[in-house]
Order: sequence, then C-alpha cells, then structure tokens
Amino acid sequence: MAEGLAALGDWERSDYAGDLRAEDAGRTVTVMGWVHGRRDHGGVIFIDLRDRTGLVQVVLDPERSAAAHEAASGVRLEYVIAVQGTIVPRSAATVNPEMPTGTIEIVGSALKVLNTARPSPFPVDDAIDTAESVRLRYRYIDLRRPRMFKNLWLRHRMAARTRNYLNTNGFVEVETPMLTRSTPEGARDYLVPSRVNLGTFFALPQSPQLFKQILMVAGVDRYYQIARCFRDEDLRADRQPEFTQIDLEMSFLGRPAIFRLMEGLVEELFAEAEIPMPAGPLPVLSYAEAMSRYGCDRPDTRFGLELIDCAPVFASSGFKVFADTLAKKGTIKAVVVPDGSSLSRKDLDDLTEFVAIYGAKGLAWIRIGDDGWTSPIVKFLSDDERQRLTTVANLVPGNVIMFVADKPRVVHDALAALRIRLAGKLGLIDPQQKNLVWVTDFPLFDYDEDAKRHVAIHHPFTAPVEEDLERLESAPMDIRAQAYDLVLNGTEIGGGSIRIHQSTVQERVFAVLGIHAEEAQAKFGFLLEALASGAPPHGGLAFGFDRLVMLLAGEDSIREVIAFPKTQKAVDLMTEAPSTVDGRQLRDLGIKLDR
RNA sequence: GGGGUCGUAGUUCAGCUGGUUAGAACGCCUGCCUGUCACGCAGGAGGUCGCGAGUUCGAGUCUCGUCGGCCCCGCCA
Repeated sequence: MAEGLAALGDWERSDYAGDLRAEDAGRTVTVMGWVHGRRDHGGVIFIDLRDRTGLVQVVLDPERSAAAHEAASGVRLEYVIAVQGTIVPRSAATVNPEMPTGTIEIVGSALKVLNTARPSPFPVDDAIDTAESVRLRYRYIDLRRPRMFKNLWLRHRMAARTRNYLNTNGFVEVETPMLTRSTPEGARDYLVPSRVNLGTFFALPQSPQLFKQILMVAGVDRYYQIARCFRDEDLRADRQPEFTQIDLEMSFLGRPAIFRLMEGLVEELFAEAEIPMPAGPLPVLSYAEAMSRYGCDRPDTRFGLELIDCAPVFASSGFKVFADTLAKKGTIKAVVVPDGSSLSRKDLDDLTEFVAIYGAKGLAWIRIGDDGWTSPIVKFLSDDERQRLTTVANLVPGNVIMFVADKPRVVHDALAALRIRLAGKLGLIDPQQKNLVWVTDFPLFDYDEDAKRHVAIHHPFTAPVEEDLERLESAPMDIRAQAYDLVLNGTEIGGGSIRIHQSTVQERVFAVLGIHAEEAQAKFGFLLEALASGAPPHGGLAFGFDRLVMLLAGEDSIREVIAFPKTQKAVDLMTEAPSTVDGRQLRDLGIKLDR
C-alpha cells in the first residue's frame, strides 16, 4: 500500500451516497466514493462525497474523531475515500434545499483514503463548458458527471426493457458473427484481414441482415439481437462508425402485426424514459405523401410549413427562371410563413445562402402586404399567376412565400431543410412534443447516374409490393417496396421491410440490380439456397438504439449516450486508436503498406 | 472530397488600428480560519498564444500552408 493510503480492509459499503434521506437519521453507515468538494474551516472539515447516485455531505469534527479529521485534512478533489459515520439531521439553518440529501449529513467517525488523484483536467460538474476533445481524452472523468451517468443508466434500462418486452413476446436473442463476409452493396465495410487465409478479408457487419433472414429459414420464428454494427463512412452528430441496433425479424407476420408489436416496444421505451407517448396506432404516411408534403422521407410533423406545389401556377410563366426550370423537367415548390413580419431582408438573404448548401441556385420570395406584394420577382408575374398563386397557397396579408425552382431532388432537399430551419427560427417547435410516424411504400429502386444502373434504396432483399411485381422488369422505377421507417420528430429511429422469401423473386430483383446469375450465386448463393429450402414469409426491422436513447435523453449528439465514442475523424482520443502496428503483425497478414 | 467555425495557463475566456514583461476567473500549491455547501482571508506557482513558413524594425494580432475539435454537404439507411 502506497504511503498515506489505506486498505479497504473489512469495510463494506452500506449505502450509496445519493440515496440517504431524513429517515436514515441515526443509522451508522459506510459510504465510498470520490471527493467532490472539500471545505476546510481550520477546525471542522466538510467533504461532499460523490458516487454514481449523487452527493452527501460528510462532517469531520476534530473533537469527535481526531483521526478522521486528520485523514480528511490531506484529502483533495477526486481522491477516493471511504467514510464510516452516523447520519444526523441538519439543523434548520444548515439544511441545503439544493441537494436531495440536504436534510442530513454524515458525522464521520473514521475516514480512509483509498486512493489519491492528480488534479482533474476539468470540473466534474454538469454545468461545464469544456471542449469535447478534452472530455473525450479524459472520458473516465467526463463519465463521472451526473448527466453522463444518467445517460448510461437510461441506456442500460432501455436495453433491459427491450429484452424484457421481446422475451415475453416470444423472441429469441441470437448472436450473429462479427467476422463476416464483405458485401458490395451499401456502405463501405470495415475489413479484417485473415491470417489463416492470406489475402482474404472478413468484414465487420453493417447489420446482421442476412443472418437474421436465415434464422427465419431455420425456423427460429422470432429473433432479436442488440447488435453492434459497423459502417466505414463519414461521421455526423447522429452517426458513429460503430453503433448499436435493436435488430428484429419475425416469420408468418404481415406488416400490421409487425407494426403492432413494434409500437408496443416503442411504448415500453418511452415509458422507461418517462416520456408520454401518443396513444393508439401511430399515423402512417406513404413515401409519396411524405415527399409531396414535407420534401423528405423522415418528416418532422410537429409543425406545418408544408410544401406547396406551384408548378401548375407557373406552367406558362413569363418569368424566365421558372419557365426554364419547368421546361427542363424541374419543379417549383414553396413554403409559406404565416407571419412573415419577423423575417427581415437579411434573414431572407441568409436563407438564400442556406438553401444553396442543398444545391438551390436561389430562393425567390414574395412578401404579401396589406397594400400589395413586395418581391424582387413580382414584376415578372402576370395578374393571372398572382391570382392562381393566391388560391393555391391560400395567401393572406402578412405571409411570406418562398420558392425553390430546380430539379425535384434539389427542390425537396432545400425546402425540407428550409422548413426545419424556419420552424426553429420562428419558435414553431414544442420541444416536449414527440411525434411518431410510420413512412411506408418507399420506391424499391433508385437509379445511380454514375454507375448507370439501378440500386436498392433499402437493401436488395426487400420485397416489392405484391401488385407491382408484374412490372418489376418493365418499370423498375415505379415499383414500391414493402419497406417502412419509423420517424420520431424528423429523425429516422427504425427501418425495415417485408423480405423476399422466394428465391425466384430474389433472382429477379438481383437481375434488375444488374447482379447476374453467376455473380448472385457467387455472392449470395447461400441466401438463394436458403430461400429455396423452405423460407417462411418474414420481415423485420432495426431500431437505431443510440439515436433512440439520444432523443429520449434529450441530447443533441449521439456521442453523449455512447460511453467511448469516436471523433468526426473516426478516432478514439482516449486510446488513440486507430494506430500503426508492428511490422511483424503486417508480415503475418501478408500486408505491405505503400505509404 | 467540399463548405463553415473554433484553437491563448489544467479549464473557460479577455487580449483594441501589429508595439515594452500576454491578463482574468475557476482549478492547483503554501499558510490561516470550528457550520460551510460557488466557504472565506493572505501569498505563490503555472504559457511552444495548435504547428510551420512568410510580411514587418517588431506578430497572440496580418498572409499562406498545415494539424486538430465541432456543425453541415457529398457519402451513409
């Protein structure tokens, strides 16, 4: 034992610090934790002792225990100590109403310094404004903060509740491999070289998709896994290279039953976070409707500002920008701000700059006044256009209408972002409100202009809508998928689909994707064989667990609910991973670096 | 790959149109103090102004490059 330090000996903790209350008065307790604060009055010393439950004040009085007082005088912030003492009610004058334990204190009779601590790089306090890089470098200090432990604790309880709910509904938790096969579709894979099979690589799973489908073929019937997934793509506030999904798959169930089961799960998770959840079946929005009304497939429905299709109004416009856009198969949509008086000319300029991020070349606007329209473009509009625009957009004095004219993709991206930006700026969002909505009937395919081929929007195992199946080859871009996303306040928290369970359909979809028979056999032969071996109808989905915890914890970044997250450059500032490796390790793997 | 933003003590920040020895608060160290809870009082230590070039008599300050944190676009479902 190092100098000045005490051994734990036969001491056992009797209580957590933050749990002690007035009714504990008179008890003799042993508490252990970190020194959160220390106030030395020359005689009496006060120590705020902290553990994961909170704080309790310990009083060391030299007249009661000279030894304990002496030990306390050497204590510094973040030292690890154990205290034995008696719970005593505080006098009325010394009660601290700010602390849950503020009606009592521990009068220490013995104190052990279990470990010292170097000065903390930043305060262990919720009210800090320390750079995130510093917090991540010393994550073990950061996680001592009550807010961070609260997040870890919520995450733990949500995982436990998930397991409990799924277990009682007949789901079986099955682990699937972390060392798996690279698939060309989708995100970039993290690769792991195989030493035993030089020149070959495993991939870390982007999701357990194929394994869970094969578990359905195996008759598991209902599967789940709280699964780590990996994607080697650039990071965002809500995206990490490794993340956790609640991954689920079910056999012999159609979409309505799957929705019911999943809504039950979400209800449990909201309850765990003590957040009220909207009653009854959740609203369902088709992809087409979501795009038309909100310009995106994950709409925030807490506020209006819905998109208005203005293309018909300007079908034969004399305004060159609009006319040219429509001539080039573009479109024109608008958002109307009911009370535009709070939008200055500078605001409108800023918003124009904002939509440029999404590729919009401009943001036309009109301010509807009591005595006429103010706008840079109004002089180009005919009386007829003004009339029809008023009708289509329900314009009344006070409104400001903003247009984007461009390719549909740009119009939707720009206006979808604009409505969220405006809602924030105009205070239209109630932060307490939680809107959940299913978005369904996504297109099955998108067309990749660079690769000159169709790609799966969800993944290539998603079943087409039955009635669209006959046009799979003739009109692939019109085929709807039996895919669905669950959206919470504009964030996708889960997504899934009914899967293809017949190998003939799977082969046809591969063909549309330009994956020809030989290639399909080489890459997905095991799946095709499995499907041909008695695959039941099945479907499922995966929830983004980190995102869900983030939203229910009220955090803005996924990193706040992950114990050891990576930075935007995908590095761990604490361990400094990734790192270079020994030459011998590389030789074992047959890898030569060219830089 | 691209756009934006930030980088000064352990931490959070200030530092004017370039000008003597770069400041404050908290934290840290020493001493004093018997009811504090943002304890108080006195004193002290602590700086590669991210890094590298350049402009200049002189750079924390201006220019260029570079590295890193964060937000976003692309990417990712």
